[in-house]
Amino acid sequence: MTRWLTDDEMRAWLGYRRLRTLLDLQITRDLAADSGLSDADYDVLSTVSDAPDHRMRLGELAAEIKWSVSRLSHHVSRMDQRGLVTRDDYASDGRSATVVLTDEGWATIQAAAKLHVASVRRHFIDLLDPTDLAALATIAGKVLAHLEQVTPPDPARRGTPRTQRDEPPAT
Amino acid sequence: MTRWLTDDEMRAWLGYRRLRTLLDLQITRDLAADSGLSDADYDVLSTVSDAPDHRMRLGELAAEIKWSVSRLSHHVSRMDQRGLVTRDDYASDGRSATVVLTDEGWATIQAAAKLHVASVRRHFIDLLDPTDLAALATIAGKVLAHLEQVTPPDPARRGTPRTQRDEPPAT
DNA sequence: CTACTCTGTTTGACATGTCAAGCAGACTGC
DNA sequence: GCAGTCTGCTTGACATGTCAAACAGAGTAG
Repeated sequence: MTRWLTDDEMRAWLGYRRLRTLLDLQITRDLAADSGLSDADYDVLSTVSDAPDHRMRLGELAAEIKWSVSRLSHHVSRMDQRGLVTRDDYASDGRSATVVLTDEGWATIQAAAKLHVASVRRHFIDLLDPTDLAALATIAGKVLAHLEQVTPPDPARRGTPRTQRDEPPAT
Repeated sequence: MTRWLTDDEMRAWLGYRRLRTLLDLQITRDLAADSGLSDADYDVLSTVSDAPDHRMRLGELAAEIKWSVSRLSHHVSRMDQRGLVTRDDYASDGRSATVVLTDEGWATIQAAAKLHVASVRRHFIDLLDPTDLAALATIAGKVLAHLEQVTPPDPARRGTPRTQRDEPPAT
């Protein structure tokens, strides 16, 4: 009774899987070699650097990059040690913590970003023509429209078993 | 002098990133809830189950799924504890180890596969039309053709700093 | 105010991944 | 054969991620 994938579907799925695996490996490698940053570091730095004042509340940041708050807290501690970010209190709520880019963090992400775009172009974007890029955007749009409905269980319960089955209430 | 991404390129790239993040989260979640397996477990089990006799040499398996031999060795030990696979000697070479599916491992992957396809359909394949699937396969093809040249540095030196710059000798 | 509950974060114990070192079986030239 | 080297794998120490428990400030009812 299982609907297995057809050949075309399989090609698309395996292609995606393989792409994901190899592209990530390569980009991670470049990032480490070029800037001494891990993907995790890059995600944090680039996201915070986009925020006003280069500061963002910990919980917000975690939600944005889809990490558990706990993971982020640990990682921020390590990045703090390395001098890339600092923790700061959040004026209007004594519980809340804010992650702030240090000057070094800002300098680091600026330098890293240049090399990172180059890497992304080299291994991905520049290999595709405008049609491909448009198709990719379309695909992502369709899938994300679905996932963004399905995915967001209570953020506090990240990682809970059997999160939620989907299929909108349906007929 | 950096060529930043144009709006269209950015849409495609960010779309891919987001897709990757959310889709992986969702599929990992389903897999854990449905079958009690991690992505890592699934990769190992499904790959070995495709091999003749449900057995594969450790090094081969690692190369196939792009893991370091060390990571695989550790993980196989854990799966062994859980009764999903076993290690066996490889007759013609005393150094070599073979990973073999146990009956339980085989039963597990068979059951898991059904639910996994369903999950993949639900969150990905069934959301796309044939045009999308074809486009995706094309994109993957182009990028993989490039990456498969660039990527494979000496397998022994997995994780070495500054692996290899690419750009085929050019001009 | 004070007890309750709720919420944002931290922490510690444990699972998983990485890196470099260690080991034992193959191969090679002599 | 057998020293030297290579190869395939394992191991241990350390980095990173996960989960549940612990905290401390905020919000609420009496």
